[in-house]
Amino acid sequence: MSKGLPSRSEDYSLWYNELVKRAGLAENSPVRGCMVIKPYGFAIWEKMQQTLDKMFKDTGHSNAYFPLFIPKSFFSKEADHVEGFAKECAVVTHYRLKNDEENGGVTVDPEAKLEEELIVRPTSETVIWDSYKNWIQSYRDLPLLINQWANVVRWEMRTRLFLRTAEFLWQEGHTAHATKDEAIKETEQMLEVYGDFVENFMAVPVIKGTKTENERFAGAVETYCIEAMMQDGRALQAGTSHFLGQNFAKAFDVKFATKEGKEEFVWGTSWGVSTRLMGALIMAHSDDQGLVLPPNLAPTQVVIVPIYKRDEELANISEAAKEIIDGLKAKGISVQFDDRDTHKPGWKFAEYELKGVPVRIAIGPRDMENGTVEVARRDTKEKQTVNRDAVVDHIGSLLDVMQKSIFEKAATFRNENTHTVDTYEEFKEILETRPGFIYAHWDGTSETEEKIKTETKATIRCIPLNSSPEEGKCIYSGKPSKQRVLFAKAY
RNA sequence: CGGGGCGUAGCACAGUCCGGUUAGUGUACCUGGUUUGGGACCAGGGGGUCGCAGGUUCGAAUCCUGCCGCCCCGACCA
Repeated sequence: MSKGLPSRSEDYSLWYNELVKRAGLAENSPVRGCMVIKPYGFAIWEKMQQTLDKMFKDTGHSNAYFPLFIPKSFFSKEADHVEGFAKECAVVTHYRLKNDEENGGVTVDPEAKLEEELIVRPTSETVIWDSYKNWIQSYRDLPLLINQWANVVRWEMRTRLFLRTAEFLWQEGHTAHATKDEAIKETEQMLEVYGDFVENFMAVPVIKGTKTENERFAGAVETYCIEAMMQDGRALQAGTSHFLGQNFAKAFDVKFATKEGKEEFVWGTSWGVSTRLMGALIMAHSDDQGLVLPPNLAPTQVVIVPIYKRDEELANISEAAKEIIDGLKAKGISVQFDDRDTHKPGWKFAEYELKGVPVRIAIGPRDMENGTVEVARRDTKEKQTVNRDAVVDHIGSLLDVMQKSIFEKAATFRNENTHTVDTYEEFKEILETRPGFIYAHWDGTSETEEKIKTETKATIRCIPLNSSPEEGKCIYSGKPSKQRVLFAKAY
């Protein structure tokens, strides 16, 4: 492990790339655009999965699994949907290889061409709605509340670890309802679940809103989203929840008999978060020393490093550590005792900082004499000496304090980098000098949105849900506007 | 697909312009010893088809031609 990470101020994206690799989260794979998620990175993803999965179950959803491959014909049934995804689909055309007589190795067997080509799912609406047609007949079958954990493929031109890869992991919820109102409530509920998760577990503050027509999910009537700010001031979409109306029900002929005996199309939703959240987690909190993980998502919350010269010193320290470990485990805190003699304490300190372990306890001969330990918190790098018999309680509350403090720091940063402007000149000046979120009036047209994007690279991240109506003039066209929208450069 | 850059040890790079001992440095790795409260030190050691294929030459990491791969900037996107 070589020393020193590139600094955020010098080169933010180099800092991100190096951090992901050096902290052991992920690396590039031999397959262009695809990543290898390494054990430590996957452990964090698993914590996210466990937490979200429980939240989905608590709101009445069940997990299921649908195929990786989607018949091409399914895909074309919903016009907007196919248009949105067509340009980035991987397609399976053959089902067999054969020995290559001329060049050696293997080659695609031209005899083994599929009659109907298969799309590698970029999302599963079509294959799932095809099943729903058979699952739903009556109002008694509704609502149908399904989630799946899966991988999907979108053939991206340019990729970055976690933020944009050709294959990524995610969850996709797909629900069907008897009424429009209920489907909208579901869409909004899942947005709330995502907001709750991202703010309270990832410690990243979010803005909730709806997407403009340009940014809407292909096939949705309305797309809700949560937007987070990274430390370079750019926005990252952390989750989306779509109200699908009856679009997919009509495309796949999913009807149900109402109580009154009438036949009606069902109303749908879909919602998802992906391994992209890993990117958000990293970019929201980490510093030039490495990762900063909020305690609620850290695979290891506490690490204990012994400092010793002689073996009997280590034995004494281990005994003291054992007590602390038992106490922490009893509180449900994950703890690791690193008594490897292959690395020096200083090396370990740097290593655990790189990996973002929230709390480090050091115990040395001096502590053994005084009945104390040294407690260091990762987020602020503060160190303090704590009596050994008080350390378990101390850490119990420290983790809570850190979780809140990491969120507060991110929230303060976001607020300081959020601007409200009334002129296009101001708008451009801010984007050039101090990037961040910008609230501005917009005339509601795609043309204006498109022009601003071309001229400044900033896009409308969302139309905020909780902002109050306010009369104003569009910063670009001068036409009347009833509400400010959120602009930013986005990942 | 356009424009730029780069392929030399696990990783990061020097050497290439101007061809010439045995291809080098840092780091990582292995062995031994001394160390251990912020990435230890000393000594010894292993590891290379210099991206691939041709060509020029007495001689190629170095010059020429072709190909492949990767990265960055654009067009496209979660």
